[in-house]
Amino acid sequence: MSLTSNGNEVLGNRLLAALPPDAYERLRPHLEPIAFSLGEVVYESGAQMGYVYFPTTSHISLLYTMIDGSTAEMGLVGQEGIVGIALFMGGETTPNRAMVQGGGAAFRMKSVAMLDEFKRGGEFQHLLLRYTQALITQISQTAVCNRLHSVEQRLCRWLLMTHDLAQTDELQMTHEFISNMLGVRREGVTVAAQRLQEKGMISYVRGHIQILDRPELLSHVCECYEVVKSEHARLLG
Amino acid sequence: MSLTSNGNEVLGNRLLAALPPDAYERLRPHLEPIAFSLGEVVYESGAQMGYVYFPTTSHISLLYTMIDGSTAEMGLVGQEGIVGIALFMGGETTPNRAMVQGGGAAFRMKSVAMLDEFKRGGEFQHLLLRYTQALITQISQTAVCNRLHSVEQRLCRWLLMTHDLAQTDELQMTHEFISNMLGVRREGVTVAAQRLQEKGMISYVRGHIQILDRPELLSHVCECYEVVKSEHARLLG
DNA sequence: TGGCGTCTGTGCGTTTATGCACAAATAGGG
DNA sequence: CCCTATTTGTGCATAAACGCACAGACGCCA
Repeated sequence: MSLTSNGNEVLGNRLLAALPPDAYERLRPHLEPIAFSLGEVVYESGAQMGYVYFPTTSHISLLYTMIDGSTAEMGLVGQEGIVGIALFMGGETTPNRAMVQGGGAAFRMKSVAMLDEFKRGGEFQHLLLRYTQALITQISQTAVCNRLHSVEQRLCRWLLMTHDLAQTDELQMTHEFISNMLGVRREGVTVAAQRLQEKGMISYVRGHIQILDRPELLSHVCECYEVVKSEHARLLG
Repeated sequence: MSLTSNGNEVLGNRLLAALPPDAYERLRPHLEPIAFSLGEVVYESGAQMGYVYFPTTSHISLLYTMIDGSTAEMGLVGQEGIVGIALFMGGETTPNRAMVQGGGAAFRMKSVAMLDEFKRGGEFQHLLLRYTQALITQISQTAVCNRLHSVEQRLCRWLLMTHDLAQTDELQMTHEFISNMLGVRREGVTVAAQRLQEKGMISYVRGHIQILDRPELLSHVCECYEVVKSEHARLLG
């Protein structure tokens, strides 16, 4: 089993990969490989969390659902992160839902094991807190972006973020799905996606989106993409 | 000097008030009372932070400024919190600006002193992390609220949040100021404020807003206000 | 008390997104 | 291979917010 070839390797998650040897050895027995499939709900809003998750090839959306059923994404977690920060932050639950947005592999760990290592106060704690700050930046930027930028710009941003996390140029998702992430109507996504397709940046059919011209997407996206990306790089190397 | 009568008392900040006696004694020598005046910039985006701040009667907005100069608020910190979470989260800086939104008192502490106590891993750390999670909820909710709710609803929410932090029914702020917080045009705020005034919830003149009918404001606000409030209560008691 | 700068009110036309209704295209199972 | 559920395309009336322009109102200070 190679270290990087696929998601079944622990070090495919960058938080785990960044651990010093002693911490890694303590945690390794508690890591359990799992497969996430598209659409699966990882945490329900307000539910107790028995495990935390370290995605490798999968990625997970953090969503909020309003009383009237409308939803919007607040953050996106992939191989650079962990799902379940509320546990070590001391809240036990969050009012958010976590849903698989790209199927693939991950590792899970019992909450207790994670907390034991966290409480040692070493590099593991340090890494998790820095990651949490990067996530805060992402959520903050989403708040501002939602307020100030157009659907088309936000779609570009979302496609780029997703493309960064996916290992392929072909993303599997419908306009309907994307509309729930961006918090807009399905038709709004269709119209925006058409424009991107006309300009040759993407092409799509029935739930499959091809990223054709990433540089062009980058030139159409709002500044938010770069802010989040560089802050992640700064904090997590 | 009474414990609660004014902002010059350390225990006016709820994080400090919740500390166990030993931690409190260690921190007390490092606490320095200061006065914040309206509009003052506490942290500039990306700047090094020499101090953290514990507001008592003041409150501070966390803002993001776009390249084109438009701004929006992502969070609001008052006597229940601390300004400068990036320090203990390990990031040292954030891409946000922190600005005084309601003048008043606060305590500041040198970063080093705060970090020393944080690294002990006791109740102080625990409190700060729980507070940070509450702040994450607030930011998340702002992200979703910005996407899904009207200016009028968001204005209600913002007035209620501010009213919770202020010790008075009279808020000192112009429509222009509020527009920078909500990320909308000044005229949009004027129109929305007019409607609230017509319905008798508030009254205002030239930079002074009176909260007249809080229950009515509560009946017009979106669910976001309650979500954030109850999550704060759950996490911070 | 007069003047000036700040704050608020108002009226456009325009843009962006919504809600709804329904048509067209496509994939996959029976 | 057809049928059906899903996905995407399109049109249109409406609503919300924007950008701009300028008028009026208020308060402070000279």
